[in-house]
Amino acid sequence: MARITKETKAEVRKRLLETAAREFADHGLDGANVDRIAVTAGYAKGTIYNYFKSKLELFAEVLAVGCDQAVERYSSVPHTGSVRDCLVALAAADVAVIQEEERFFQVVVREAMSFRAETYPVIVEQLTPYVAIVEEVLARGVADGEIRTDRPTGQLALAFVGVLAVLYVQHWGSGGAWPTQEEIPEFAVTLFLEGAGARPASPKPRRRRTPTKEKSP
Amino acid sequence: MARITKETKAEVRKRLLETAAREFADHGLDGANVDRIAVTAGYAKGTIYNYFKSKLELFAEVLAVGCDQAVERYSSVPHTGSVRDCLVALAAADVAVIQEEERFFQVVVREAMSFRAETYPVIVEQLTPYVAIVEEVLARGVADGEIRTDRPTGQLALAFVGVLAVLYVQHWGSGGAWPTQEEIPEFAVTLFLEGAGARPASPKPRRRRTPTKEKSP
Amino acid sequence: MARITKETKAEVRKRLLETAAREFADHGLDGANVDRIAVTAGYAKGTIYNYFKSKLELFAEVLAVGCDQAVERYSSVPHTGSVRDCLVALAAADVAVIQEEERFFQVVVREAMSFRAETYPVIVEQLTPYVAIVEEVLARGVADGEIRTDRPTGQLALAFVGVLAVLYVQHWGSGGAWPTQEEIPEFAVTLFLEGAGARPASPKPRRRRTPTKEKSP
Amino acid sequence: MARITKETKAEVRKRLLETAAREFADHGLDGANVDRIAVTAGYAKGTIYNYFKSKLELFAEVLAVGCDQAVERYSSVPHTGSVRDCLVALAAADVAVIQEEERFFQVVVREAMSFRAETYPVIVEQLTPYVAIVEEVLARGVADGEIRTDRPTGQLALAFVGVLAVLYVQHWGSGGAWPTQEEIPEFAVTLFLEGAGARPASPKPRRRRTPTKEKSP
DNA sequence: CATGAATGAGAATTCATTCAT
DNA sequence: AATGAATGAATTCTCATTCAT
Repeated sequence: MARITKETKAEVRKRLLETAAREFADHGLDGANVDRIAVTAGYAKGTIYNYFKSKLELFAEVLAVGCDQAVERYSSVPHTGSVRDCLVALAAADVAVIQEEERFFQVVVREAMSFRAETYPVIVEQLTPYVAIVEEVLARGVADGEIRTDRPTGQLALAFVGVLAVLYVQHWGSGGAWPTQEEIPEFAVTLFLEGAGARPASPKPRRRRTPTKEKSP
Repeated sequence: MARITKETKAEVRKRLLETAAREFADHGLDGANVDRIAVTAGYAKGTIYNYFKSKLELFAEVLAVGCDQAVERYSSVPHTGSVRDCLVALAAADVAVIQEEERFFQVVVREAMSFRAETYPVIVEQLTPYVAIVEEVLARGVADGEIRTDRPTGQLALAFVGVLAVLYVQHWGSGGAWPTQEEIPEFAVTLFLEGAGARPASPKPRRRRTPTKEKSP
Repeated sequence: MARITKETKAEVRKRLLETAAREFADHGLDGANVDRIAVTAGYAKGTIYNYFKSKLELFAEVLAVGCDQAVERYSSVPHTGSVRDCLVALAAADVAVIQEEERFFQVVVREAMSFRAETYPVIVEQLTPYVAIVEEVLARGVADGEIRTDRPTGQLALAFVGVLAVLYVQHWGSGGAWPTQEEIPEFAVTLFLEGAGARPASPKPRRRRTPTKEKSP
Repeated sequence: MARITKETKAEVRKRLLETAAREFADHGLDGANVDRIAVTAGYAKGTIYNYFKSKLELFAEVLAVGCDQAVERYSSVPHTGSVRDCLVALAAADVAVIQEEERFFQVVVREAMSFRAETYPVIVEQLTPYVAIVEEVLARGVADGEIRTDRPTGQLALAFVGVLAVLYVQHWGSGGAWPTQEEIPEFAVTLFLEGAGARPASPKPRRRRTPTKEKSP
């Protein structure tokens, strides 16, 4: 078995990571069963330890892979157009990524909330790039007068990610009933930008105004 | 003898619940140790099983108690004044409750995100009263023209609770740095009602309009 | 099962210790199997952990029990008569103790030689009482002129214990052929006191001087 | 090609044995890790199994090599002079050998004491040459009247080796404090030849009598 | 020969739960 | 009701050994 190496090994690793992602998604970090991962992936118990030092490291790797994919997607989102459009595009990219590995991201969110010394820093580290991209967009929005200026963009970026997360949670928690995955980007951005308050009299209360128009108050 | 026994029994139960709350808070649902709970409460391991059928039931009971307290607080919040004021008051009550048993509520949030067949329904059931109260307030807001009408109040209520949750998570995750507990109610309501978007030109864009004024569009 | 306690528990503990002694004797510290100990003793795997925190602690307890017995025997040896007689008596007590739990003491010797940070101190601590008793006897011998004075009694005591150990090892290693257990005390003392050298011409160079005689120089 | 391969093979073997010696010395037979040996030696795990059938066989080979070296040293010790001088020389050679591979010999001693069916015979076999040389010297001593005749030289030879071993053990166990390596040969021989007893009045009780002198009883 | 991935039998330990007293 | 000893399933991780390449 020795000399095929490299490609094969990478494949096995990938398969283990995928299986692990599913296992973590289904059972959480603690509940995941290392043996089950190996066997499900079609290998023997011990094999997993040829690839990952421990369950926690495996989890971290799974997380890293997921986040890398997400960042890639995020980065390919066009940063032009109005802030609203950008945010919707980012949220849509987010939804697309998460849709692919829904259960896995449930675990990410869940573990993020555990605030455990072992996992929290890992997760935060992996999430940083997202927030940075969002913040960038918001900063542009501030310059354009589309974003309120009485709060630091860093806080607002976190808030946006948080709103997205909340909607996912409600999506998951409702068994997908509401909000549906398709609704999430629009609703998140609307909620984030406009809030739930009734708009004071204005011609087109919600929805898309062209960027140019917006610029001139 | 009967009555004394009855009272004693209630007391033991209460003590067990309190100790269990702390244990769950410190170690999570899975990590909690039944033996430790019993011993810390001053009883033997077996005693717990005279009061609760299983660890999960114990958790559910603990949760129920916590939620009852919260509902009580919520209910005592005056429902008069502007919707904004009501929401701030509710959020403040929330903060107050959570502050008392912060660690425990972290666990609740975490477990809520697990979406486990065993725990999720339990938690949702316990949270329902909150959401109902929020929805009630929002419904009044709709009637008063303070709340947007293009979304069902049920959804908005969930969104509000979600925004609150997000801010808690960020509060916990940042080690209390931002937002601080004091900031949470105001910030949550502002974000919820107004969003992050720059307000289109309007006389008093944010804050505090009297209900009467708002009624006339 | 609860209230019988005390006596029963002590009995169970004793049974576990005995079984463990045999297991350690048969397989050494590393080779010993905790499960096997429990099952052999007639209990389930987990039971052992109700009595001992870990395998190592179990080992230490077994050792302690063995050493206590030995010290008891030692202490009951009469400290009167010539040093030679005392040493023979001590060695004979030693043989008697070790005979009872031969295999276990083999393990003690073996583990002592591992010089492992976890085990060595434990063993040394348990062996100290023996050496102290031997040293006491030798100190008396020095006073009586029976023991050479150019070496500290502490060193000589260790040497005596060592010689005994060597003879055991040879006894065990030879499958009991030589020296036999009966021979060990005499041979050890002879070797220890006189060495292997031919005695320089002297009336009755070795053996058996009456204490009274010796006292008068 | 054949010859080169042959030499190479011998070299690889040697390297593996050396690395293994260190590993066994550091971790004992059970604790030694085959993988670590291979990798440290610069080979892959499987390679070891091209040279040795099993970990145990590897251990036996390592042991054999160590003993061969020792025997070589022993054999080069001059067998002339008084028995005492010879023994001191042998013991010194022993110390020198052991000093080089201290940890390894600790393992030999330790495993010798395990009396395991798999290892004990191997070790005894390897030690035989030493004992034979010692016995030879003692036999000469008997002829010269330097050694007591009431014990078979075989037993005395074993006793001598044993005394040496004991002193090593005490040396190791004391962290080198006492006896120091330099002291061991003299002390071992003194203890072995004279014992701990006070010498009955005699001109030069211990130390260094010229061989000629001794010959005349 | 060398390689090193795969294997899978163990091993120690934890802990919720049961139940006799 | 309280107890706490007994249970045994479950889990993570180790590592000697095999064998296809």
